[in-house]
Parts: sequence; C-alpha cells; structure tokens
Amino acid sequence: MTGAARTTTRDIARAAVRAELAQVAFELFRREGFDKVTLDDLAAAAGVSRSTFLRYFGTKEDAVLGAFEGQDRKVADALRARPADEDDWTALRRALDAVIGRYHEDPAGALATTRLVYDTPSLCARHLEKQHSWRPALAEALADRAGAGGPPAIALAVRAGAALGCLNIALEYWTASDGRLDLVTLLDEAFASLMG
Amino acid sequence: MTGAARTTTRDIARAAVRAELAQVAFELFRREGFDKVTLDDLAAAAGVSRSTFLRYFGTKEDAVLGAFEGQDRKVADALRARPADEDDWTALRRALDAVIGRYHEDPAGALATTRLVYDTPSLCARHLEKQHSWRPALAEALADRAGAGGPPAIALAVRAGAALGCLNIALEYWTASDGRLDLVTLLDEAFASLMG
DNA sequence: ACTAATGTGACACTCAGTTTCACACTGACT
DNA sequence: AGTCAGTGTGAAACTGAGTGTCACATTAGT
Repeated sequence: MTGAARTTTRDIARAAVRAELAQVAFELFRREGFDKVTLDDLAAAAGVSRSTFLRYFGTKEDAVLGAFEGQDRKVADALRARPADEDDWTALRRALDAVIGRYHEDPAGALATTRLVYDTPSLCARHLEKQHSWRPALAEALADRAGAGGPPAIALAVRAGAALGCLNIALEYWTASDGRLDLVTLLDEAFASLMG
Repeated sequence: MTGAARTTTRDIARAAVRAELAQVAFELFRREGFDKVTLDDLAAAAGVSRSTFLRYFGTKEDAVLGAFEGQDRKVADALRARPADEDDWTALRRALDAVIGRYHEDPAGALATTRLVYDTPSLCARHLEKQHSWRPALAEALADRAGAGGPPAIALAVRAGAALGCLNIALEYWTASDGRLDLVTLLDEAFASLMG
C-alpha cells in the first residue's frame, strides 16, 4: 500500500516544474493576452509538449488560477482559530487577513495577477466558480465555532458570502487604484458598510 | 436610416423562434444532461442547423441562461422606484421582489432551471459571471437614489453585493427544499442575518 | 416586379480538452 | 547484472465548441 499521501522527492520536483510552467505561462499571458496564447504556444515556450502542460494544469485557466489554490482552506482554518466568543463579523474580518498577506508581500505580482484575472472573461468566470466553493467552507467553519445552538445555517452562509463579497470589492478597488489605496483600510471600510 | 431600435414583425418572429429553441434545448438538457448534449443534437432536435442555433444563442450555456436575461435591469429599475428616504437594505430587499415573482408564477419550471444551472459546472460558472455584472448595476441605482453626498461608492457596492448574495443563498435553500420552503421567508431571513 | 436586406444552411477552420499508445527513465527485488 | 513495475513524457487521433465565409432563399420596401 503506497497510496498514502507522503511527500516524496518526486512530488517536490513536480511542484517545481509546475511553478516554472505557471511562471512562463503567466508572462506569456500578460505579454500577449490570455486568449491570444494557445496551448501550443505555452508548450513551446515552456519547452514541453502540449500533453505535459495539460497534465500539470487541467485547463489553460488553471495555469493562472493555481496561484489561488488552497486559500479557501487557509481562511477557513484562520476562522476556526479565532476565539469562540468573538462575533462572526469580527472573526470573518480577521480570518481574511490570512489571505491579504499575499498582497502585501508581493504587491506588483498580485496586482498583475488580479488584473489579468479581472479583465479576461474566461479567467474571471473560472475564478468566480472556484470562489463559489469558498462560501460553504467558511460557513462550515463558522458553524464549528458556534457549536450547536448557534445561528441557523442560512445565516452563517449569508455572513460568509457577505465577507467574501467584501474581500472581492476591496480587491477590486485596490486594483483600480493601482495598489495605491491601502487594502486593509478598504477591507475595513467594506465590512463597515455592511452595518447600518 | 432603418437602424433605430423599432420592434418589427421580424423581431417578434425571432423572439418566438428563440423561445422555441430554448424550450427544446432545455428539455434535452434535462433529459440527457447538459454535457451529453452536443450542438448537433440541439440543432437536430430543434430542426435547424447548427449555425442557426449558434446565431440565436452565442453559446450552449446561453440557451439556458437566456431565461435570466434582463433581470439585472428589472431589479435596478425597481430599486430606483423605491422611495428616496428608505434605507438601502429595505430598498434592496423590496427591489428583489421584482425577481422572485418568477419563482412564484412557475415554481416547477424555476426549480428545474435552477437545479440544472446549479449542478452543471459550466452553467454555474457562466451564471456567476453574468450575475457579477448585476452588482455594479445595483450599486449605481443605489447611488442614484442617494444622490450626491450619500455613502461612498464602495459602501454601495458592498451592500448591492450582499443583497445579491442573500438572493442566491435564499434560492439555494429554496432549491434544496424542493420548493417547499417559502422563498420570501428565506430571503427575509437572509437579509436579517446581515444585521447583528 | 425589382432590389436590398436579412435569415438560413453548408462547410472549412481553429483551438481546448480527452484518450490512447509507445517509449524512456527510475527504483526495487532477486 | 537483469528483469520488472511504476511513472513521466511525447505523439497522434479524436470530439466538440465556437468563428468566419459563402451561396442561396425569403422577405420587406419602393
């Protein structure tokens, strides 16, 4: 039974190749535009075959959106780590800090990625689709925090969804300002707009 | 100059054909599953050529999602029609009544459509993408209501987004309950969860 | 009745994504 | 050392969505 999820040397090499491919793809997309670049172009630029490229990323979009992978779990974990007596809104707001860290570490890269995603319809669509699954994950984390006897499930879903909406809108404004506005401030403002 | 947007006899015929094609497509999708049905199947079933089908609906998805077309404008108009002194949340909640009317008129059909969209990934993605453009439209309507000196744009965007989130979640729970739960109640509950 | 605009079908084409097969490499076991 | 299974890669054929072009028919306007 070798099926256990052990991290082997091979996995590390795989991850490195994957990162390299994503990098090459991203630069090509930025230079030529996502839609103008074909899978053949990508494969040629990366020095692999079309087959190989598609084995690393099931779709062209995933070569870009892989950057966002695992963020849902990160936020959900951060949410579960918040003190149990904290109200949902504060906990959600704090949990989102786990995600916006990225944007402070590499603002230029994050800005470029966000731009590419926002103004490429197919990327935007896929991104929304993936984010759609974040909401149930956050709602579940909220339920874990609240334990039995907390608010009904629909309330938790609404709050999780609203928090994610705040994140998206804050990112939108941040991107529109070329990263000049402060993301933390924007996110706080967004959350504040939900009240009253 | 015949370019003016006059409704001609042709337009009426076109709309009828469009509705007919959508109907045929919908039944085929429900019976066989969206992904199993090819454009050729659709064309054959509808008795037109593949070209013609694609002229009526730019994509396979649009044959289903055309049912939702114009809802954004309907909600935005309803929003603008609300009294100016009403608070944003109440106005948004009331404006959404313009949309859920459909679900009361033909619950079975609405349920079937919603189901099909929700559990077909490509349809779900396109739907989310289209709904994405509703938010700015609603935010603009809120801005019109508030006039100058109202809340900042980001606040209106957040509220519009949250309201749409409520709609989606209410619809989700309604669908999950096979239409047995009351949609209006669900929507009220959703809005209530935003407060406190 | 003539003409111009428009709807339709046929066809060729590009590209994404799937599947299949063959080949090369690596690591383990004898 | 030599076989053997597992795995990554490349080549190729295939399906299906969507685009573009062209010819033909129908219909509206004069």
